[in-house]
Amino acid sequence: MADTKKKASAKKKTAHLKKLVIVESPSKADTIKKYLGSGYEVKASVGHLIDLPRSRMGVNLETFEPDYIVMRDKSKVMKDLRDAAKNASEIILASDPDREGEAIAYHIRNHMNEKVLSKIKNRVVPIRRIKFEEITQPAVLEAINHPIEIDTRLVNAQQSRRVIDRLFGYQLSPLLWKKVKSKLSAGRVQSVALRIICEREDEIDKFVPVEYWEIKGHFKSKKHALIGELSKIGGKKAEIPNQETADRIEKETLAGKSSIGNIAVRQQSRKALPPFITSTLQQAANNILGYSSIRTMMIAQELYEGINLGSTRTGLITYMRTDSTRVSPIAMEAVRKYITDNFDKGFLPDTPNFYANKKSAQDAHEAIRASDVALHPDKIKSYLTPDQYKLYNLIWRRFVASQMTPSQTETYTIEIENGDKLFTASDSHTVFEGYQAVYQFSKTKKEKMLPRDLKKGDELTVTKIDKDQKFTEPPPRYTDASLVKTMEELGIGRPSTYAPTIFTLTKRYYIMKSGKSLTPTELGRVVNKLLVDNFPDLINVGFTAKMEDELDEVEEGGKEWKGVVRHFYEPFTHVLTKAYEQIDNLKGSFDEETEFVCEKCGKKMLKKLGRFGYFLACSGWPDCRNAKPLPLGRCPKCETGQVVKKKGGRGKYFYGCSTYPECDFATFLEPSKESCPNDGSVLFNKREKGETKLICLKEGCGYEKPAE
DNA sequence: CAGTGAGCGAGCTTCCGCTTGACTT
Repeated sequence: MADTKKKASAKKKTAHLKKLVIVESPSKADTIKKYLGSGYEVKASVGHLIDLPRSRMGVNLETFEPDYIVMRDKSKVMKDLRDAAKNASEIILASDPDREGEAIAYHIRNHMNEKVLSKIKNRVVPIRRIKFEEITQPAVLEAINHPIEIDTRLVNAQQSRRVIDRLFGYQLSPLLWKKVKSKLSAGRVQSVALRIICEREDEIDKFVPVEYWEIKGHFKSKKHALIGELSKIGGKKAEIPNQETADRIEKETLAGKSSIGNIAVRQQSRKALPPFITSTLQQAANNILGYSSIRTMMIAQELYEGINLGSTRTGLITYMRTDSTRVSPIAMEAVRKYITDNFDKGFLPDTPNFYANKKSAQDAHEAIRASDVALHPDKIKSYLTPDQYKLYNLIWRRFVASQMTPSQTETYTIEIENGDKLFTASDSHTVFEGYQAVYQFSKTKKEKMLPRDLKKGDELTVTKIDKDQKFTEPPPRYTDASLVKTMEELGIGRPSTYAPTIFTLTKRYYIMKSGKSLTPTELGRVVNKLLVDNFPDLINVGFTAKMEDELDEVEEGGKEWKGVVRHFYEPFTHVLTKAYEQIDNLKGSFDEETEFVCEKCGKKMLKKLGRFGYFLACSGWPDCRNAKPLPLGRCPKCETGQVVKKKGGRGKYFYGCSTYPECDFATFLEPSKESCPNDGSVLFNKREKGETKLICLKEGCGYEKPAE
């Protein structure tokens, strides 16, 4: 009796207190606040709050015990959360339902227990953990009603991952400082990405073009003319290595008898593509819109956080960092209704399309899709910037298309026989658009239809043979799109790190972007060689896979997490010690010779990497200390000067003439590698309405061309 | 929209993964 009274009075006391819900993202906090009503306070942790310190190792090298601190730029957020916790009746940890989210919950719980709850004496403040996969009111309420425990096994897997990355990153990087150059970096993800790019460059360097010829025959029947491509000789794929062979084939074909061979009609069905995840969004935006990974993610963030549509701010897409193609049942119903209302019957499949995730997917968030399928891109175009419109258009269309039926194309192929040679002519056309009615970005060129009334055995005459000399091409360099695709397939990196990793490689001057292509610099190749030669087991596409396997054992079998760290760390330390002893000092070995000559001593100038980027220095150093900025191309204003990069006020860079003050040319536009065909001055990149152009800045020239 | 103007060769630098904001000129 007395007990219940006590409980009742305690309840009364805390009745005015709110329950504190903590999520990761501020936008998510806003949304959930609406679902939960006035009894709840919803706040965001804005990602991790507690981590290893940046300025030192922060890991005991014998025990692997981590030394966690509140991250420097998060102390304010943490204080805010502590203040809210002091006045909360309950704390509900609602970070994302994945490995990192579990660690965030764990760290907040420990911090709150220690700093806040242990000091509240008159009442008990429970800390609960909830998880939900989709941000809808029923899902959130369901989760609130069924709190669970923090999963220590997930937390421990995260700790393994974190400590392994710290040990490797913070021990490999100093090796590079000592042997190559200060401020360089190495790590489990970035160094493998660099290796991938460097190996492609090696392939390109080694590539020897091989000559081959393509042959086309022009044929005529009584009523028709058609062109066939030589595809087979003597039943085998036609391979024409040189002109002599091509000439001989031409002669034989012209002399021989031609007739229609087999005619085939082939139906091809193409299934819709899955809705976007982070990696595929970055790929499509890079390939179709030409956006870099970083640009894509910035625009997606704007769409996610919300756009002012007249009166209210509306989030237009779901969360943009995800590895899952999952679509919430409510959204599924909405998109199927949209297709029903706007398309003929055949465009909606009987049952929803489901797409498999990768095994490694953490599945914490839905696919990237339009939040409200009724918001057609063209309906809200006027509220969006051109970039926002284009990206939203892509996401909306991909989402709708992902729930539509396959497209059907028909290919009509006519074979033409001439002796032992077989020529092939074909056309293809869409029989049923299916999902391509909504999602079709590759430009389909109109193909000429072949005649349909030819029959096998019909005689033809050859009127002409086209011979084209060709050469095999080296494999293409990686782009943001293909690198992200490769990384995702290999399980290297996460949705939140694809774009930053590419940026890190660029920031370290390991790679450069020319157009869309990622090219390693000399520095990048030197660093890569050092790492790959000495740490082949670590700088390896299989390393992350092996690590993930062991993390799975921590998550599922409760394997001891520090043991996993030890397993990877012990062999590493041996190799590292050896590396310090054996590797020669490579400083300066990545300097590139140039054609520029030192005006002071006549020696060649070297392109060197300094604190402010590349500069030219005399190869006679230290006898000749001549140094100057790297010339980037002919000045568009004067005859003698070169454009050089300069640092202006507030850390902003600009480009000016090397002869300043004689010539006062200056601009903020980035110079390109190309020069103007009219006057030889360097062309500059200019962004206009989302398109990048190369323009000549010479007065009165006006030359411009689209940038590739 | 306009706007600028060392000398790098010394004494900290760095990882991966979550998430956005930004003290003053």
